Amino acid sequence: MQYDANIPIWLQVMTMLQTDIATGQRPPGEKLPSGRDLALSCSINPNTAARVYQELEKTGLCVTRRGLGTFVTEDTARIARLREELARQAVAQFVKTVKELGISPQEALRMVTEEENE
Amino acid sequence: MQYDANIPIWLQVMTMLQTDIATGQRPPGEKLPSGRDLALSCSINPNTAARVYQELEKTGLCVTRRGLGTFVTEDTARIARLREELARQAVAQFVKTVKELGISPQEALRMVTEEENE
DNA sequence: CTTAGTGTACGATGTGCATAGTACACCATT
DNA sequence: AATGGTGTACTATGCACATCGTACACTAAG
Repeated sequence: MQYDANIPIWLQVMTMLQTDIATGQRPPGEKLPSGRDLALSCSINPNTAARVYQELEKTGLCVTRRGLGTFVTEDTARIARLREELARQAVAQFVKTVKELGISPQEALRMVTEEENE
Repeated sequence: MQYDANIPIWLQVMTMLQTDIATGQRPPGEKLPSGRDLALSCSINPNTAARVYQELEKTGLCVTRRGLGTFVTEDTARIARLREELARQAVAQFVKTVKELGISPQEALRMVTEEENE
């Protein structure tokens, strides 16, 4: 695991977990790695790992129980909302860039189809 | 102009100029704003503005002449390469996210088409 | 030559990120 | 009660970002 030096590590790890939760790879209620374990597996400092869980809890994606650990929220509606949000963001960002670059919709779709078939 | 607190300002301003250069909104050879002017118009510090031009020069997108100013490169091939690069990045990022979220290609294209027609 | 505008180069300060280390509080298991 | 795993809190350090302020070097135009 290597990190983009221009983005805070806690954000990059948080995004990873977010995706896992949105896709169901980490199902509702599942126990997440302890802060210390996450730190080890991601090669980051325990304090940074703690930050990740704090931020995830702020957005309602996980619940932390002192002495027990951190768990994926059981609020499936919240997770569904996250998934839609991520999809919308991806689409919006893509369309914005394509428009800025003056690429025609047809050309953009062709490029996407090409990339998907690799 | 407001900035994402999680990304260095110089990078955000640099990306803006990059896009302008790639799209031809700032044509080859055109004089860019002086460091002090850029700082004013972007509400940033002159030192940060200088950093923007230094990074742009590193990537060969502009040329700086002491006492004269900073200019968009006249290397049109370099600019064309940049444009392709940005497009490829956008496509790759979009496809990656869509795949991660388990969205079908058909659905993804539908969302893009919808977004484009707004 | 003088002036104004330009890029360049410092030092100093405040903030946030990331790290290291330590200590404490809570919970389940034994 | 004792232990191990957990989250939490705090101090300290080093670094990059971003700001402010100042000074200097170069160029073009008057």
